[in-house]
Amino acid sequence: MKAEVFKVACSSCNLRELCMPVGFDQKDMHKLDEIVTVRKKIKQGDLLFENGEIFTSLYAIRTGFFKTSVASEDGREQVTGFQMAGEIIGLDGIVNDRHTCNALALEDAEVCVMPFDHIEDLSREFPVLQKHVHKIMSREIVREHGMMMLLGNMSAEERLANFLVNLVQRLFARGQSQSEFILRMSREEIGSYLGLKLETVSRTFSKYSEEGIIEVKQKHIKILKPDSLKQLVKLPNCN
Amino acid sequence: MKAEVFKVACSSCNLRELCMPVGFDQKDMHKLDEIVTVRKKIKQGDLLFENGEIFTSLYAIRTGFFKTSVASEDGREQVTGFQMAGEIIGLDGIVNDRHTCNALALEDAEVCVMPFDHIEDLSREFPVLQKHVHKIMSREIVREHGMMMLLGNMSAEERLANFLVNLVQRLFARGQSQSEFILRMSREEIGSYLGLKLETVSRTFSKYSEEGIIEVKQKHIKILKPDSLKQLVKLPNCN
DNA sequence: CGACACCTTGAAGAGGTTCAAGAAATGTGG
DNA sequence: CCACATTTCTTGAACCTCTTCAAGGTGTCG
Repeated sequence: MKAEVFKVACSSCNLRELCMPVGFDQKDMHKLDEIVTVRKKIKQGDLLFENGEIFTSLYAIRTGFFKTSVASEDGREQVTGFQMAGEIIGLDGIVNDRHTCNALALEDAEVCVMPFDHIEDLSREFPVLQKHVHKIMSREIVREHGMMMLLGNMSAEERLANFLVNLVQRLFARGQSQSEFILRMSREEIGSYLGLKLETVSRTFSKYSEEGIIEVKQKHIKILKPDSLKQLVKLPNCN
Repeated sequence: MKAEVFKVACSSCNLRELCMPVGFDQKDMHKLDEIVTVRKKIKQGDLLFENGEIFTSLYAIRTGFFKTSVASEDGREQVTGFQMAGEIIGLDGIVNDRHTCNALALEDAEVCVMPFDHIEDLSREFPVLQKHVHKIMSREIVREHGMMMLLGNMSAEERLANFLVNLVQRLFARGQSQSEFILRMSREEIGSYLGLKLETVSRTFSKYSEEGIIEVKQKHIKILKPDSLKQLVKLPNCN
């Protein structure tokens, strides 16, 4: 639960293109730095924020991997997303000034803390930042539309294919391999995200494996036939 | 597809509290009126906007009832929401300057057209409006989290109960009965929204009816035991 | 009034879940 | 660093919920 704290600059961050707007000129760049007050380290298994907690800030992930989830009254968990470097979390908290989901670090992580009051002040000053904030929120809405399609209409095989293709695309955009990666989450967490039980996730992995589409060694996944996977993905823009 | 056009003022609209921020003083109120350029009438069965269309505006529903939906590559439809008076649609278009879903009028409707450039300009001038826009988007994100929970974890009975309770709550907030209402959508559309087939929706209605929980006469629903329904609803804030 | 869309209901079937057991990996403490 | 406990993963078999297919009924609208 403890979190160490740092001071750093966006203007020199190599993730800037992922989480910040482009189109800032050099002189405004320092202003951008004001968005991030501090950085915060989160240990694997710790919560960045949780349901019910007062909302103050959005968080830009610098390193590490998170899952966000909501819980029903009777304790069922629904994973609402997996987030990695350059992605923004905390948007759920804006509407009621309290977070409505939990954000848990699946590996040791570091985030940039961006007080939302501050974001709002700066967005009024810089239209390009304002636009960026709007786009981030809209992107999340569109992503969730895709998830509704997946959960409402897709078979287990399609769901898992979609999950893998999406994951590998995002990792690839961050400079990692297009064919090999390590799953940061358990079968159960994948299942919760996809509306499946962990056994079904496991069986579907095995099926893909038998068909030579992927190679599965626990959490290590290698994609052997990317086209076969993509053929199963019938979602629109579920990024 | 044709749409008639009107000019009107937000400041005198009785739906203002639903779709616009409170906290504007009298003098700024005319500024608020500038948000809505025109009104537009949509006939039942017509599209307000559709997937791929250039995004220019958000729409505040004045009268009528809409469904929004996305389609997969192979033509499956997923209803992403049903919207009524005072609710805002079009947020999906912000991220890529194109709409990614279809918005279809389930009954004759009238909407206020709010060019988004305009909203952005005015939000920079009026923090209360800026905050409002952020909250609307965040609310939609939170609603969709609830839908993911519903689609990923709930039984058919729980899904339909949730749907009915949610619908009646929103209608009640708009001055309608707490126990009786008319469904504006077909069984198939309800099913698409809830990730069920129309037969399952119909059967579940029949089951509730046999148990004396509701009375079903085609699209006319009367809730007889609201507590029994609410007992089935285990979602957090799925408004 | 007739055509058409929508809804209901039954029966059979499929996909995913549940329950259970064992295997593999991971973590812990001596 | 190894032994043991624990967690995670895999796989099988039975089961269950929802779907599919089919037929008939009901309501609606030109």
